[in-house]
Amino acid sequence: MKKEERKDQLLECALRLFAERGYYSTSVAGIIRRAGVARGTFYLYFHNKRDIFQQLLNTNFSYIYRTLPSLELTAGMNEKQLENALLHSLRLLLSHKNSVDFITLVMKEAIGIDKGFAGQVEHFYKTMADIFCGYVARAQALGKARKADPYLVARFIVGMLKEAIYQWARGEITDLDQLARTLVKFIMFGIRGAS
Amino acid sequence: MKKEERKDQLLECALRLFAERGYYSTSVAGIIRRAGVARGTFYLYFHNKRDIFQQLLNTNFSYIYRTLPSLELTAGMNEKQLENALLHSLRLLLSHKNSVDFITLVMKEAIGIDKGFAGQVEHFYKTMADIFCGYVARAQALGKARKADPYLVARFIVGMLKEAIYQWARGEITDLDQLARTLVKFIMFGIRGAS
Amino acid sequence: MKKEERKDQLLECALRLFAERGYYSTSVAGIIRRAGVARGTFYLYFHNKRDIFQQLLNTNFSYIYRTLPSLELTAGMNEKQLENALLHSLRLLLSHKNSVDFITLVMKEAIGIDKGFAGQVEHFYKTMADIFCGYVARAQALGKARKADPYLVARFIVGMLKEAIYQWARGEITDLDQLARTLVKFIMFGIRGAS
Amino acid sequence: MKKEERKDQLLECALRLFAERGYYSTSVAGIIRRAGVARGTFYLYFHNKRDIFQQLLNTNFSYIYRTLPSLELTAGMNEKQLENALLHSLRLLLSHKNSVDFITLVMKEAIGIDKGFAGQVEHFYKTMADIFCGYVARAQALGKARKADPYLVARFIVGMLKEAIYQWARGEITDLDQLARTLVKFIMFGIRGAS
DNA sequence: AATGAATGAGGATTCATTCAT
DNA sequence: TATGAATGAATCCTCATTCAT
Repeated sequence: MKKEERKDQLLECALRLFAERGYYSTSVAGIIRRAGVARGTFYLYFHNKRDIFQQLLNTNFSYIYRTLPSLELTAGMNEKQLENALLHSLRLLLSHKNSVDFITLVMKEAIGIDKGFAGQVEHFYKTMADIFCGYVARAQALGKARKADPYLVARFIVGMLKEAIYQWARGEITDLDQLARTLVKFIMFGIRGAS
Repeated sequence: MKKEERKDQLLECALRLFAERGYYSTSVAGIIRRAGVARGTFYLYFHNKRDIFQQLLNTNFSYIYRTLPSLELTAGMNEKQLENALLHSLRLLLSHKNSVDFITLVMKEAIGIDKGFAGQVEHFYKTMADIFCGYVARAQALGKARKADPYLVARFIVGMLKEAIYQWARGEITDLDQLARTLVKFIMFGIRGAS
Repeated sequence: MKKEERKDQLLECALRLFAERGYYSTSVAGIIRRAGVARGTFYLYFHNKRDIFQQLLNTNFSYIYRTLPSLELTAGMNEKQLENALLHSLRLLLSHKNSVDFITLVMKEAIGIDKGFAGQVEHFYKTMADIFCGYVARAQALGKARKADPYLVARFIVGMLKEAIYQWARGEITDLDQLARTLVKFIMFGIRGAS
Repeated sequence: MKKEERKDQLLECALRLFAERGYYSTSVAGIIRRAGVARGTFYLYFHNKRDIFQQLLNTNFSYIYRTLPSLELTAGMNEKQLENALLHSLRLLLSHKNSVDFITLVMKEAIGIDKGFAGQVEHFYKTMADIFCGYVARAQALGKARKADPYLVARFIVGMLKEAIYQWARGEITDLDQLARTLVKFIMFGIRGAS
């Protein structure tokens, strides 16, 4: 087996276990058992347990960061356009198991492990909030949104998204289209205010 | 020191540490060091580490459950009333350090530890969601809210609240009044839709 | 068993093993087996394997450093006095098993383990050399010793002592009196030169 | 690369590392990294780590044993002749880096590794001691040396030599001529006694 | 009601060695 | 003749838990 394949295999096994049981309840023993390799093989690819977790964060976050620009929110967008943009991003994000595992992992665990990891997670949420903050602020400037602290509102949106995605990952929500539609409507009205 | 006092002291120390570092990074050694008692004393009051965590969940959740009824949301409430009700509940919740620690703890950790704990946390959020769901449904029945899956909307609200509280616990938000006002407005418009 | 006793017991077992097999071939498992205690007990008293070794160095070196002043070498001493002084110090040093083990350990191992340890050992030898250097220099000043680099000569003396003690520790030499007598004579003549 | 070249290269790299860090702190990984060959290549030339160490001992000791006869000590030698003989041998021994590395290695490590290795090292020192012992005994027979246990004296000489060489290897001594001169004088007077 | 020395299962990590290519 | 991925035994270390005092 080629080096990269084996590494990817280990990363995938680790991601699944981390997402299932959390960081501390996942042992290196568990990871190698699932991957069907020997103890030493693990350390051929990763310095230690922390390292494989870090690499998972890096890989997945950088993937998300790279796909994020597709979520270009223009203040002039109408409801339908916004819905499509959001739906597109959600689909991209939730389309394969690894991403969902990663999100589950980040949501339930990464913060609690370590100040370093927590920082990276917080940074991600902040980036998201900044994107929405910019959108809201622009909309306000155009008179299309009512007055309100745009960053606070952005955080609300992040909170809603987190919850939505988490419910989706737990299988409580199955209809992505309906989710996106309802969410966008809620946000639009929430931002725009009474007309 | 009386039995109850000692136990409360241990619970408090544990809560603080759990909230600061998470379940696994908190050791019994750490708890007793902070409490200034001997190793054996800990096991005089708790069966094991899991037990003290469980008792923290019990105590704090039951406190919250008890105070929740004060958040009676009547469909007929106007914006100001809703805002007051929410502000009152938030104040109750965030007024002392222990509660905030508990929330931090629950948000960052409890889910990742154990299926059993996760269940309790989910149950709490579900209860919250149910309250909001009922409110939204009633408002819809009265024609005061636009059409939308009320449970989904309720989940959005829970997500916003979680995020808001989490930011407050992290010290990112300081003005509780403004928070409550902005949140209620956002929810109201989000629910009600364009008039 | 009291804390100090247990610690001393562990130190003694470790010293014996280190002296017998060297640092790396001695495992914590070996130490606790010999001491008849559990794995965790070891770590109750020492941070790690390096720590117990360090403590052995500290304890024993400081003992030697404390007893060293008894080796007061006056330039005016005659042969018999010098012999007595040396014999006294050697007796003090070689009188109980622990000291001998320690010396064996230091001679065969400490240098090879670690730069840090090596430094401490070198420092000890340097201290010894300095003592002899002072003696030789004083003797030269009094015209009782021939011209020669005193520090080099001191190093020779240290070398002879090391070899003598090492042979004694290996059981090749048994008569301490004869050893001291022969050594002192050799040194005296070596220093003094032909008359 | 030819078989012998590769092997010599590996031996040299290993020698350097063993001398620098000792047997246990030198890993096969380190040796092959320094030699720039693959893992498997190492085992093409040596059965195992112990084997390369053993071969280093063999090669170097046999070299020393071969050159030792040049150190023919005749009882009738005068001071100058003895000095020259010693200087010649020391020069031969310390003239190239490999020898010095080997000596450093033997002095700081070989004893602590393994009974088998220790035996070989002891044997070497014993051989040296025997040479000096013979010289002293012959000198005594000729009435040119005072009475003293010749083997004990020989050990002293070995001790002085070890110390001298070790200091030289550490760079503390730089003038080989002065060293030889001082050493021979010390020995001569030490042996001969007052006349 | 309190202590703290002792325990040992559990998990992480290292590294010499093998073997298919 | 050379490679380097894979192995797993050996070892270190942690920490929740027990129990005699």
